[in-house]
Amino acid sequence: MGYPFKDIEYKWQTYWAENQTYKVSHPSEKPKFYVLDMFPYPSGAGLHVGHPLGYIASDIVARYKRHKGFNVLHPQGYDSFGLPAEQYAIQTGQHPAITTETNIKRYREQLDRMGFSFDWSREVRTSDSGYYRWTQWIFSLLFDSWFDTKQNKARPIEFLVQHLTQFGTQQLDAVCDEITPDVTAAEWKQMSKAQKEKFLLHFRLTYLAETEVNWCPALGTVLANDEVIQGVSERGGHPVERKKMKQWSMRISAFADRLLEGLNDVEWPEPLKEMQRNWIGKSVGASVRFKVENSNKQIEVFTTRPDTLFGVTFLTLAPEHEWVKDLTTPTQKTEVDAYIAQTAKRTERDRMSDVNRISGVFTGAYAQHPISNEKVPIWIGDYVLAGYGTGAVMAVPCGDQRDFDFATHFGLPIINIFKDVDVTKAAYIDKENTVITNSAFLNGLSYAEATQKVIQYLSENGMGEGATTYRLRDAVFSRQRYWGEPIPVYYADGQPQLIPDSCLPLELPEVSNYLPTPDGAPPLGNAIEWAWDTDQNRVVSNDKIDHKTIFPLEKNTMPGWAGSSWYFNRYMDPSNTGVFASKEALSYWKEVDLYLGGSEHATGHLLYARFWQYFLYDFGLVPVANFAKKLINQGMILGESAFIYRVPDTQTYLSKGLCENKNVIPVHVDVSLVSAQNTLDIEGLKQWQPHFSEAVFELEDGKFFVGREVEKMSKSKYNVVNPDAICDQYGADTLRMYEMFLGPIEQAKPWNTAGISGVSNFLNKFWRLFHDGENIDISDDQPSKESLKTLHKTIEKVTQDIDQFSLNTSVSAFMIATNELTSQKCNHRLVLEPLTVLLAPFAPHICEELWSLLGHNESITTASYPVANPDYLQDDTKEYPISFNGKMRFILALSTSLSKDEIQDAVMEDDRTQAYLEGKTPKKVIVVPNKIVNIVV
RNA sequence: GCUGAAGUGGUGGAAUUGGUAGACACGUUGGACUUAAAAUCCAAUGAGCAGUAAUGUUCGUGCGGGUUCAAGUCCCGCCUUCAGUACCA
Repeated sequence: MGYPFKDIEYKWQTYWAENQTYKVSHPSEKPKFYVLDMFPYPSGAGLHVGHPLGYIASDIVARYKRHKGFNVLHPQGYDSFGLPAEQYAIQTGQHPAITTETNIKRYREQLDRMGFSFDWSREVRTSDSGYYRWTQWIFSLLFDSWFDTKQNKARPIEFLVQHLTQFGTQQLDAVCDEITPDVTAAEWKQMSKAQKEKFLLHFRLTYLAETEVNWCPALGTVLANDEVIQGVSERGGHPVERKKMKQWSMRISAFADRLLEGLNDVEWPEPLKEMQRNWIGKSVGASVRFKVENSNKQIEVFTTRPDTLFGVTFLTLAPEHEWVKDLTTPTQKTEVDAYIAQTAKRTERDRMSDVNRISGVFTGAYAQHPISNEKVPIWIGDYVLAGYGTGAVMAVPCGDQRDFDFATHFGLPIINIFKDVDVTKAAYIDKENTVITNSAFLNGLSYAEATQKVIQYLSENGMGEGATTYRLRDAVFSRQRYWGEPIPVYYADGQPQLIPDSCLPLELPEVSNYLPTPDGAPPLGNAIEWAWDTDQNRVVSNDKIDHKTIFPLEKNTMPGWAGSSWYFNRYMDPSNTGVFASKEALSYWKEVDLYLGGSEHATGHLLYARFWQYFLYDFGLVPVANFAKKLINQGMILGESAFIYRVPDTQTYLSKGLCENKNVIPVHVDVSLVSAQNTLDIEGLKQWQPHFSEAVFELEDGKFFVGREVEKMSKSKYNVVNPDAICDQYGADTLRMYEMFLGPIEQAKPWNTAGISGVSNFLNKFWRLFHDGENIDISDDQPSKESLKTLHKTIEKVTQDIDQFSLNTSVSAFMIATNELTSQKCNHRLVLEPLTVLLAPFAPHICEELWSLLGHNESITTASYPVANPDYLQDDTKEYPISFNGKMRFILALSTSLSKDEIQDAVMEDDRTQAYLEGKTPKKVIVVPNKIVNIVV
């Protein structure tokens, strides 16, 4: 019989809840430690064994740090706005808040069963109005801010207004939209209020603008770039198309450089940093202007290779480029119109799927080369993207493969400007190791020299300048959804106005229907009360709108990432109604010390959260610029699906070994019907799905073997393992330790329930160390030296492992210790008591129970962490100075089981020693038990 | 294509960062206990060869080279898998 984990777990979970064992407060004399998990979206499916992996790891660290004397903040909450609850509402009419509440309840039950030490008094939910009031407040602050490029920080909009009043846009260092007209101070002052508002939108950090967005018709909403994966929506995999729409955006691009630089200041995984770097996509080069012939227009292009300027043979504009219509000559009009119509029809996905197809059309217009003044034809091609750079490129066929392909396809000239390089078959892309030729004053220069000289020439002549662009786009912030934070804005004279801070939260209204309105407005258009009364400062009925004091409210809601971009600050002071978190709380807890979550958030949540934190930091609202010092990406736990193989057109299924060279159809079966030996419970299968009762099963040696394959855990693959079932059968402590034992935390790995017996055995053995049969049996005598050595070795190893986040090997260390102590028949308090504290972070329930059996009245949480005594930690490798043929030599011994004399004898007896002694002088001899491994000469 | 990570027994994975490769666990095989099963405990378990045996010996960390007394670990060149990204000028 194993130890009574069911009773123990119930007993201690109740105790922790009743005593609020894990409630934490500040300020405190103790140093602080903040361990955070990325909070979950409470989905209807509940948790599977993959979800708690990160929570278990962070819980171990949290408990470990408590024993180490830290004041540990370890909270949990829910990212509870989201699509599934809304879709469920559309289907059933049930309010998303109800669905969400039900799901959260179930999540909480599942989490509680695993013995997490969360401080639940600090729970946050993004869909609570008490929470999202502050999300709205941050939105308002962003709206009232602009980005000063001179100070490289966000500042209140008043300062911008001041500057405009005094100087207009002269000497204004601000991040703004590309198409922002210059104004003088006089012009600014003459503007009407609405005109001023419209003008300021070009600068606000959250702004309303007509932009190209990712429109997903199937979901009926726009999506941010990170929500589109390879041309389809992240959720649901629906096609996405480009569309111009008036939408709220966040000017994250203003922070591009700081987001890039800031990566150097945090301990985040290198792959994740690299992903963010790529996503930000900084490229340095030059901006070059080409005069259009017979026009006063100048086409601006961005290039990373200004050194190749003399290789330009044409310009290419994106089909969406704003000047395409104006530039096209009458003779080319039909062709151009047809081409634009054709490209507009193609979705992102189409455009991506045949990247090799070359298409384009000549506009009939020409530009002038900025230096040589030669005629350069202007083309349109869909390989140029409207959203990147200026939407126009200078084509250098000899130096860029796409330009080369385009030129070859349309028979455009190719000028070679690289000395001694063949560009007849392909472009030459290497920047280094080449000399520019055929390029007037650049002849004979290298890439670096030529680049510098061209930029100098261009800026002196007003034809261009050095420039940097980023791939990072501003983030679209509007969603045409119901279940999200309302944007706290109403419209007067068509211009957005903020709801006053004192009136927040702007609560989500009730609607009769969660679908868009018949005329295409977002679901909030169905609300009866959705107008703002500026007199009474409250929401009133729509039919009262008079555009004098009562105005329409914004109908879009915020995206999923809004609430998750600052929640880590809210945990510090979750119930504050006056501020999002008090100064005291923020200055005590500062930032997250350890953040755990999946790498799938690299270009979404983690980038947006860094952006908001920088923004809040600029306003002095948070004390640190980087919200998380260290981050660990836990790997996904995969399911191991089981297959049986059907012979086509029959009801016959073959055991795995019989399928070779046969045409069979694999069929998923429930993994719970499969034994550790991969044999199938056929009776169980017939009960599971009745149609199998008719089936014939061909066995091997009287057994039916299934095939296995590692896939993502999913209901449809019948490979989901529920943590509740594991807790029922083996207990929470076993589950916790097994998840850690499975492998390195960062690595993706398949779940295999079969292996869990090893951990289960270990905990039973550990329990038995304290017991003689049924009864507790602990000796207060002095333990043997051997047992003390086992103890201190284990303390050393486990402590090191937790610090390095190698939790799988620390589980092994516990197993080794338990095996050793069992064979030593050690039941000594002086060994077992510290070992219990050591194990408590991993297996809290059993350790609490043993701790109380050892006679303690307080929770083990209050026990301090044991320290390894170096006296018991002998170094396995030692260097002995040994006299060797009259000279001192160092002997590296990898085992301490031999004495110095024994080693010397062994060295002298070794054949190789004799060989080396002839004329050579050994420096070091490497010895392992009873054996000389090597002699260093 | 580009960027990043990783390839170790039948399986999950260890290896003090250049020092006894395969810890620990699963699985498998044999044994003890039991009327029997379960549970538990003990032993063996990388592959090959020799030996009744203790043991000895050869080969072994994706492939091919190299550095070193010593390489899973370092260097050069490949192959494969996974992840991110993709006409980014």
